[in-house]
Amino acid sequence: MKEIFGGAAPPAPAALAAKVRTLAPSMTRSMQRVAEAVAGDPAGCAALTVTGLAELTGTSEATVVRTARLLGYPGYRDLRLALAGLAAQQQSGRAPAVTADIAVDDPIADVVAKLAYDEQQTLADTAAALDTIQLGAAVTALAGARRVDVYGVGASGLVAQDLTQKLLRIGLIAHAHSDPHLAVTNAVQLAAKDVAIAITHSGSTGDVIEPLRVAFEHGATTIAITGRPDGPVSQYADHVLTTSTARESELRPAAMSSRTSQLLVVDCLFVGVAQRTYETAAPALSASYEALAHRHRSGPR
Amino acid sequence: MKEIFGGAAPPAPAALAAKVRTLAPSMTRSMQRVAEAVAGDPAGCAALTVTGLAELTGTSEATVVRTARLLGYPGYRDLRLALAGLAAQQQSGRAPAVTADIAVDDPIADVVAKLAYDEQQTLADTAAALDTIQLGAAVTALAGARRVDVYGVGASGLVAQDLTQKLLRIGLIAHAHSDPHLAVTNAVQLAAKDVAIAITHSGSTGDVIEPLRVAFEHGATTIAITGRPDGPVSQYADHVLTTSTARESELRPAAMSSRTSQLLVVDCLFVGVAQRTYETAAPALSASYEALAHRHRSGPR
DNA sequence: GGCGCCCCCGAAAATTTCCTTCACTTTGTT
DNA sequence: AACAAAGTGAAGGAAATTTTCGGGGGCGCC
Repeated sequence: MKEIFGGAAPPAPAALAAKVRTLAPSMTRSMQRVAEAVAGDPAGCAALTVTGLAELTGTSEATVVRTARLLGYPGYRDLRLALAGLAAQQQSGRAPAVTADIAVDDPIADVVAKLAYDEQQTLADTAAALDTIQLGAAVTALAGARRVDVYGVGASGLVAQDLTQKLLRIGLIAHAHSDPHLAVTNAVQLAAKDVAIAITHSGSTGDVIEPLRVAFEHGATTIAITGRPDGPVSQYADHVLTTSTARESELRPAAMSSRTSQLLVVDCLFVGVAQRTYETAAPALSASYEALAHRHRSGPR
Repeated sequence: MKEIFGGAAPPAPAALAAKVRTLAPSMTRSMQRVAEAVAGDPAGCAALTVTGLAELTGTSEATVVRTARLLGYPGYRDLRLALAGLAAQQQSGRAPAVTADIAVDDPIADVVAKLAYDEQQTLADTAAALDTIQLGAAVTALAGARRVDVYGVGASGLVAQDLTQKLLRIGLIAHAHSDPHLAVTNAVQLAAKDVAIAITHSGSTGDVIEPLRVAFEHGATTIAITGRPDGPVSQYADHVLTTSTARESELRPAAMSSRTSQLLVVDCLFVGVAQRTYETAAPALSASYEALAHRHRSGPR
């Protein structure tokens, strides 16, 4: 199994709440209690010692240290420092902005405001948590790829198509697959110079893991875009790009914010590749633009 | 040791440099060196232990602790926490340096920051510009629709599919069409209680205007989601929802921000409809969630 | 100019905090 | 129902922080 958390994982300064949400599902109950306390009251927790936080959460010191490790810090001491930083930011920076959940009887204007705010938050979290090392490696792989296959089903399938459309525009040979059977069939064709990308929020969608595994075993470079970097999909991924997880609710399915997050990652990949292959990408971009022009009616003005 | 400052001396959060200057005269030489290091590079010092800082300043641990005391903290530990906070503040302070356009030689980290910032901006613009009256009317039409057809080609086609997926989840009968011929063929079937939605950034994409026109003439309620509310598509739209247009550049095609904007509008429509039809939407949502559960491998943990 | 007092300073001990190991409990499995 | 695997906390060990204490060095006084 490959390294799940790419080599140098710099501790997140601001995007801690997001990281907690991302990793919470893979935590044990006790660790979740600690993570919750930490995310809920950074300032308060920063004032506590390991022992203090252990008592507050009704757990043991060992658990607190374990949680700190899981969040990417060498130990509790460093988590505490990050917490102090976060607290300072919240204090001085913009308001904590505790947006309420969307209610059934919210006026439509509130819905717009809340959704926009949430998606903005998701973008910020994603950008902060995105591992640029992994991203750079993924871009490099794509830039030199002979062929690119992208797997995604459901909402992630649309993201896969979006990426494919973009890559095609800059001259890469890319295909999106949402049919698991066809995906596997195609994955068999992949070899060393090819790239396979699996997009799954849960990190455990069998239908996209399977083709990725096949591609992986055939020697292709594999990339996973997932909200659960510790999920099964990462087993077969050379590079893992983590999307952030926003709190969801009944009226705001997880698919909504995960899609926003995934699209940002996809855009980053696209722009990164366009940069690397600028010589060929630029003309290809304008060519595709030209080609579309005549499909538009002689617009007004 | 005795109390230096009588009552409650609150540790300085941000105004540390000032405090150093104020107290510098009353410090001994060694302490000044420590204070100087601390004020000069908060982030760097926050990463050091007492011993480390003592070595850096060529002094002893005891002196470091004494300095921390003089600055108003119970000990070095707390000074260090304050330092971490200060560093975080400084860090976030110089954030808005990413507003420039994306250049070919931008490091990948800048690309991420710029893209995220831009999309956030697009969301804010869209939310601000969205006409809630029109949105409300569109929601009402959708909530009572017998059948919904959504037209979109290219990048907008994916948005159309996204909307369709969502509406299906809450029990509506929705179809996305990106084939212009089939779209028209289907549009002919629409009648009074039906809704047709055209998604086009340019507002002048013939392939989606045509089916919308047909639907309009057959008495269906028509909705246009477009970045050009004055474009041809609006002729045949009962309700026009405007998406915002962000500046684009060579490496950042218009499709990118228009997509973000369109998706926000689509999400608003979805949540709005879900609210109106909560009685049926809620069970449908959980049902579709349940149905997917078994498609996921028994994740880790 | 020498002497002695007082304050500054750092080495090392004492203490607190943090981390690791290990054994016990719980949970899920066959 | 027994086994295996993972989760959890207690206790011991390591590392940090704080305190203590004695050795210089400056400054005034004689």
